[in-house]
Amino acid sequence: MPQAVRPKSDFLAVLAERGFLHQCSDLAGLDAKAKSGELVGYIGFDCTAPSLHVGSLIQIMMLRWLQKTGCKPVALIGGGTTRVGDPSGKDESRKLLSEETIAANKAGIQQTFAKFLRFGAGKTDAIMPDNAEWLSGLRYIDFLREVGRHFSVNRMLTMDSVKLRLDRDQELSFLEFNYMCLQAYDFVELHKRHGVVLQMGGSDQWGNIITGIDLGRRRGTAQLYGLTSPLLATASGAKMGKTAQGAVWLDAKLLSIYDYWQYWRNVEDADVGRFLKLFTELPLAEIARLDALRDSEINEAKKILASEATALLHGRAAAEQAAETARRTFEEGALAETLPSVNVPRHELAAGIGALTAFVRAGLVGSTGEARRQIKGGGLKVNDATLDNERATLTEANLIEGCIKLSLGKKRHVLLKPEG
RNA sequence: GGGGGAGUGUCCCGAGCGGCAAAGGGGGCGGACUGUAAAUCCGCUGGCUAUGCCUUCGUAGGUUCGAGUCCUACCUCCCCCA
Repeated sequence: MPQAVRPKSDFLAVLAERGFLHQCSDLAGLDAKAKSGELVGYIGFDCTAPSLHVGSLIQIMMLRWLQKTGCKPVALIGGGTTRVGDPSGKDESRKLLSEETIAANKAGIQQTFAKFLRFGAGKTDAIMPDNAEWLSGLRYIDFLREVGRHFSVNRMLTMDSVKLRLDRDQELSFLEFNYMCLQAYDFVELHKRHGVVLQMGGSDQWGNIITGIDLGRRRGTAQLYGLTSPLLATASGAKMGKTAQGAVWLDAKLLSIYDYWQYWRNVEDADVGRFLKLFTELPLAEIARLDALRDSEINEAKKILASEATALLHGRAAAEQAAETARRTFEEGALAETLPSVNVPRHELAAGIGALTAFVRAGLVGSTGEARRQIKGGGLKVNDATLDNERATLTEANLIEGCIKLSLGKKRHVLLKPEG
């Protein structure tokens, strides 16, 4: 992106040097606004899942920096827009979610924001409105006359979110077609209610954001600004946030803190520097030093990345415990009692549990069939000994220090602990 | 409204003379090599109380010893004409 001079405001300076900036509707104008200390910016999050995942982390970090540089962040919960579904960047329509699901998802997502932002009533305290507040009560004809007349269908058809679907002959329902109108309306409404003048988002949100700025101009509100972050992919091109086990959730109930730490520990070499800048708050000089490490030395940088990123989400103590668990497990080959664990009733263990069943229970494999296959491939271990007999039974005799260590491959470990 | 085409292994794409648990990719998982990396090579990639049983090819029926494959109706989508 064009960037002749270094931004004068702390906010944009940080975003620029840490790699958050992709596009901006008016960099100079926004810079002046941020410099004045009156900047209120928002990012919208739909409640399509019970928790946010790593893919949203870059957005959350932008809000965090906004607050840290003296501005006011608004985390908009899309309780209303989730009922419509954003077609941006998606090949197919999403399944419609029920009201109950949306409400439950919303509750889960709200908890995550509390870890990154300071909420309250102060000038730079974060707030978390829900667009259902103003979208649910909209009346169709009124909305069309007051807002709809400002939208040009000609223009909407040229938006990537719409155009890509049409070009590929993929269905785009009228419901989804309206999404950008609602998002645009959100922007203007947030300006009215909370003085928001900036909307941020991933690069796939550019069209929706611009539409909002446009609507603001046509309706005579103050100048609005848009800013997007680059679409994040790993160095080898995969989308961030998905692994075979599923998404990398930010909620510890869905992904253990240890597994979260491991996710960052296992990033590709080529991503380390970029991720340190985006997902930690270490000084840039320190990051430059870490990024310069090569070969096996870069593992030190990965550990720091893992601990710093985990600390931001789950706290310093939990991050250090995850680091220690990993150190004992990988570097000493010792049994770390703090590995993720699954409980089994003591009487079941006394009677003997089939090894296949045990691995399924531990969640390491999806079925006994898969367990059998992994055994053939030498992928399962019990207490670090490769399991070669699918009829093996686990009993209390297998307990070491009160638990049984089950492993899939070299990296995934779960402790089976007797209870009761 | 008329004509033509398509829906395949619940991750995706895609072959499939009536004997099919169904070719081939991609992705993913495991093994080897490494540094808990990348690249490369190899194996696996429906379920189960497992030398057998059960469930899968848009839905519901039918023909057949046997149907993803043939017939009928229906659903969904795409293209052309009006």
